[in-house]
Amino acid sequence: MEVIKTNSKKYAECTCIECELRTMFFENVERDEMKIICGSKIQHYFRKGEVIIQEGDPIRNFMYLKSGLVKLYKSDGEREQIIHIAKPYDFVSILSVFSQKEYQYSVSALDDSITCNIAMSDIFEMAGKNSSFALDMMKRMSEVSDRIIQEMLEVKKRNLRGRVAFMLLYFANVIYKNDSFELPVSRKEIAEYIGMSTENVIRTLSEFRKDKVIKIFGKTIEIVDKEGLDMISRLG
Amino acid sequence: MEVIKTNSKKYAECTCIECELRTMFFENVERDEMKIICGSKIQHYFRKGEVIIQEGDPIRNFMYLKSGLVKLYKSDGEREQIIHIAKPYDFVSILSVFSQKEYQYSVSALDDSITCNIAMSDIFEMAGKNSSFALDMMKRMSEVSDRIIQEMLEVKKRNLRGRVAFMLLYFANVIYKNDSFELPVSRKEIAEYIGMSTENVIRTLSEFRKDKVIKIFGKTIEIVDKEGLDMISRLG
DNA sequence: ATCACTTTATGATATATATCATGATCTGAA
DNA sequence: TTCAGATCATGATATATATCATAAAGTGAT
Repeated sequence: MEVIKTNSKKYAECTCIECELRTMFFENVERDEMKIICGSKIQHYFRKGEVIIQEGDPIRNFMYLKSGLVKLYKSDGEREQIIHIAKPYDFVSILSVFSQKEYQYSVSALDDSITCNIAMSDIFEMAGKNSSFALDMMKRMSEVSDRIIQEMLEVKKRNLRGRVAFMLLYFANVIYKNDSFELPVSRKEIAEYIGMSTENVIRTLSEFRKDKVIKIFGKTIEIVDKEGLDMISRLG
Repeated sequence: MEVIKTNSKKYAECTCIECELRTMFFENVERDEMKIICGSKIQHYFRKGEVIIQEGDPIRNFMYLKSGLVKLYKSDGEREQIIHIAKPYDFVSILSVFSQKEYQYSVSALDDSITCNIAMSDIFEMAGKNSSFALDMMKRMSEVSDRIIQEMLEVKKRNLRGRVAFMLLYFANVIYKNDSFELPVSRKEIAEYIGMSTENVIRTLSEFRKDKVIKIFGKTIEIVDKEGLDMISRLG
C-alpha cells in the first residue's frame, strides 16, 4: 500500500481487512473482495487549507474521508459557493463520480484530513461482481445528495439571522456534537455557505454575543442559550 | 399490464419490449430481463395539477416520466419550495428511493403527465442480477442529483432579475427548446422556485416586457431579445 | 351568468441586506 | 521581529427585496 504524506503527522497504517470503516462503507464486501481494493488504495494526507480536489480535474478515484473535515465548493472565478461540509465517513467525491469525467466541484481541507482513495476502475469492478455492493453504493449516494439538497433548502428558507444560527447549530449538533467548538471556517466561508455578505455574518455573530446567545473567543464559539439559538434558527 | 386512467386522453399502450424509452433508461437490460419489469409495471396518468407523490408517502415504486411535466417540491405547512422541474425521461422519484422509506419531497403534475411505475422490489432484483443495470442506475442517479444541485447554485448566485431571466431561459432552452412557450407555472410558482416574492416576480416580468426583452400574453411568453435576456441572467 | 377565489398587476412604503469606509487584530513569511 | 495581507469588527449609507394595499383580470363551481 502506497502512502503519500504531505505533513509529518504519524498515523497508524490502515490494513483494510481490519479497517474500522469497512463495515460502515461496505457492509456487503467480503474479505477476499476487499483485496481488490486493498491492492490499489492510496491513503492521502492533507494539511488544513490544502486543496484535495480541483474542479475540472479528471475523476480517477473514489474518495472517502477517514479523518478531518473538508468543504465542498464551487468557484466561478471571483466568488466561491460552499455547498457542503463533509465529516469523517462521508464520501468526499460521491456527487459526480458516476456520471462525469471531470469533477464539477472542488474540495479542500478545513482541518488536517486523511482520505482513502480507491481507483474508480476497482469500484466498477466490485460493483460488477457484487450487486449488494452496488446497491449499497446507490443507497449511500442517495443519502449524500439527499442530505445536501435538504440542507440547501433549509438554508434557503431562512433569513440572515436564521441562517447564521442554523450554521452554528450545524457545527454543534452535526459536526462536533458539542455546544462549544472551534470554528473550522472563517466568517467569509460562513458567508459563502449561507449566501450572505461577510460583514453581515460578522455583525450577526456579534449580535448573538450581545444577546448572550453565544460566547465568542476568536474562532471558538460557545453556545450559551441553545433554545434561544434554536428559536432564531426557526424564526429568524 | 394494469393501466390506471385518471383522464380520458387515449395513449398507445406501451409494450416494454419496444418501449421507446427502454434504451434511454436501461441500456444494459436484456429482453428477457425486461420481463421482470413488464410483468409488474403500472402506467399512471395524471391530470395537470394532480399530486403524483406526497411527501411522507411510503416509497414503493420507482417512477419515471413518460410524458408531461412535473414539479418536485417541499412543503413546510405554509410555504412551498420548488426544487426542480422534471421533463419526460427524467426519473421522477430518484432522489430518495434508495435510502429512504418515505418520500422526502412531493411531486405534482404541471401538465397532463404519464408516469411508468416499477416496483422497487423489481428494481432491486434487477440490480442484483445485472450489475450493468446497477451501474447504469448509479450513473443516472448521479446525473439527476448533480443537475439539481448545479441548478440550485446557479439560482443562488443571481439577484432577482438574474433569477427570473435564468428561469425563462430554462424553460426556453431546457424544457421547450423554443423561445416562445406557454408558462407551465404561475408567477407564484416561479417565486417558489427562485426564492423571491411573487410580487417581485410579476414586477420583473413586467420590466422585461417594458424593456422589450420578452412579450407576454397571459401565460404565453415570447423571448424577443435572447441576448439581452442572457446578459440579464449573467449580470443581473 | 354569477359569485367566490385565485392570479396578475402596480404603487407606496418598510425592511433586510449589501456595500463602502475605517480601523483593530491576527497570521504567516521573510 | 517586522511587515504585508488577511480576517474581524463596526458604523454609515445605499440598494435590493419584501410587505402592504388596492384593483383588474382570469378561473372554476354552481
